[in-house]
Amino acid sequence: MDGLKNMVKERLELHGIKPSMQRMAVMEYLMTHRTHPTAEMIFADLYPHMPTLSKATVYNTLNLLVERGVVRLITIEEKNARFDACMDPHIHFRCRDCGAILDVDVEAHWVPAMPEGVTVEMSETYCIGSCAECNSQKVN
Amino acid sequence: MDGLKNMVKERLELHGIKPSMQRMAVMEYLMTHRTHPTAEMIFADLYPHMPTLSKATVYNTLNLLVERGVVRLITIEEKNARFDACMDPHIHFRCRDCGAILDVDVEAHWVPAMPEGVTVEMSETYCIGSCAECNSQKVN
DNA sequence: AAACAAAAATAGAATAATTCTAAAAATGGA
DNA sequence: TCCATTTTTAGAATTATTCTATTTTTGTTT
Repeated sequence: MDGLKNMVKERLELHGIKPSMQRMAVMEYLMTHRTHPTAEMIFADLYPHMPTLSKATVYNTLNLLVERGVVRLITIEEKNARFDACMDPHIHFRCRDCGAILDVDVEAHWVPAMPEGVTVEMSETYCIGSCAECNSQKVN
Repeated sequence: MDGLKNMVKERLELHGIKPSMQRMAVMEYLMTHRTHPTAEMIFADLYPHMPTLSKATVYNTLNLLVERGVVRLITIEEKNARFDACMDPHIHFRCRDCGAILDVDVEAHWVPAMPEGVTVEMSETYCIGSCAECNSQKVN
């Protein structure tokens, strides 16, 4: 019936995470919202539908998901951690003017040559500048 | 006489920053400590030699330096902002085991093709994994 | 040198994201 | 049903950073 919920469940189980209601809700949120939300945003949006949800659970779940490699932790902003369920190769761009965080697709992520003995588990590239919309408002 | 202090002063003035004692101290610290320190570390190390130094001044100075493009803000760690006075192209590697943050030299930094209209001011690449030393302790 | 304005530094309070703690609830056998 | 384990929960605690209001420093004009 509900294919999405099944995908969510499978994705959790595939990584050895027991699919509780709360974990499914957080995971489903991330899979359906490609907005790189903060923990706070996720909590604020889920809370009305799950009045017993605790902020600690959202943090616990996100930490677990990141640990198990189910979602990406994005540290492009100094203040807030942001999360991304899309694991396809892409990088993140932050607009200094409007604050938006955009995905930029790349064929494969760049991993520079590392010194002998170093092993790389993951790598992230962050670009910062001005988005097309903000740029267009600057010209006259 | 003291070539270092002159270099520090010049580098600040070049970016339109008035070289006060405190700013010089922070800038010199960053130029002589390639450890990607946190604001806290800088304060802790400078304080014994400058007992009137305030933590707010360290934060103010670091923010100013980053704004003016004199130093790099590194967000490779979730908790603490880290700072780097080296502006030559290089990327950062964090060891998940020992926490060290290492520089990795690259010829030029990768900036992926951006969507039409987007302008990029800066980009950072972070790699996370295990450093050579930690890896060597794992094998048996 | 005195007076003044502007810039910078300071101490400590305030803020806010995240983690911790201890208790309650849910889950899954035996 | 009983029990052990896992998960969730609320709120307190922690902590990096920013804010506020005051003081100090700096530079300029007389």
